[in-house]
Amino acid sequence: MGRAPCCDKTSVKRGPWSPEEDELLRSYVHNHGTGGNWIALPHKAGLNRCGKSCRLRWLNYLRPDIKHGGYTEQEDRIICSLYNSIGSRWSIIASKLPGRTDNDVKNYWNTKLKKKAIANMQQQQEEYYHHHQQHSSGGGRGRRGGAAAAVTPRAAPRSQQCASSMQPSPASASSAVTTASASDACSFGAMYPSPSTTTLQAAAPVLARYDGTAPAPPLPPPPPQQQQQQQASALAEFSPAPAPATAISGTWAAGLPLDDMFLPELLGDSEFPPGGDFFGTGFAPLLLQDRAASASLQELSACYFPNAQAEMWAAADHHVHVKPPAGLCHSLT
DNA sequence: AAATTGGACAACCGCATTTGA
DNA sequence: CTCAAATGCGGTTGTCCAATT
Repeated sequence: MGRAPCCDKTSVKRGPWSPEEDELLRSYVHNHGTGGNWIALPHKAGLNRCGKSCRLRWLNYLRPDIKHGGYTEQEDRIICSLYNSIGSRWSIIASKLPGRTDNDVKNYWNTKLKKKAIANMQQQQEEYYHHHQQHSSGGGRGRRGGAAAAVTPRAAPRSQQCASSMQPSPASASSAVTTASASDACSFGAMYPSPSTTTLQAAAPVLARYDGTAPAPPLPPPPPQQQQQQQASALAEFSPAPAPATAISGTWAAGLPLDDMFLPELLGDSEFPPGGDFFGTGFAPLLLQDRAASASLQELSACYFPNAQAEMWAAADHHVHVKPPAGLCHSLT
């Protein structure tokens, strides 16, 4: 038994809205507000529409502060970067773009930006191949050499397998909010092999602090030396820059503000290549680091960062009318 | 000129979550 | 605490229109 429909679909009008209906809804909301009850609104406003339809029409089209089209380069970068970080959480992404709606951003991504980003990734791959060919001729260099051999042009880099950065973060897959779609060609599990157990074990304590699933202070007891070394190795490979020694003690992971990780590129910081690498520090450095473990850590970071990001956004951004994404933030806590 | 194709976007659908009685 | 209703969200579909064949 499915749940009862919100309205009698046979008795309400469906399909495109007429200008008259728009005006009725607009004037009603202008005079009375939504009243917090979309189900009752159509009747009061004299509209023969489903309440959900009215809500959608208002939120996506009639609201006075809506912008349509004309996405800027900066907005493109924000969308790509956020999609890379949190996946298809369109409402969250849209909340970072004043005047944009989740539906608008979603449509824009699906019709334009995704292709643009894929093309960008393919260009990066070519650069990667070029770079790899230049360096692989110099002979093996231990583990690096071995990892590089595994990433041959025939065995395409992960980025190509799903235009990597187009890959919604697994947070969406693990989130209780998300309904995984079988048609999602970029399903994380399908596209990426799971991180190795060793990598998971080594990185878990650090990443857990990002996620908030483990308390930051007080710091956990120092791990055994071997585990410390594994964490150091993992973090060093995860971070584009060599991780400072303090990272291993916990201050790096627990104390690093989100802004340091993410907002600079969100805000178009000069570090972020304008119009170039869509994904800032997220992928380009990794493409040039043929280390298998870094890819695993990247997967993990993609899985864990979103929670930290979402919570920090919710806490920091008082202008956004978006509640902390409960499923995202709490499903792992 | 007609048919086809593909892009863009509005709207719908179904499910998860939240809310309140 | 429970349950039904309301709301929010993301995926998908439908429709319009311009470009191409």
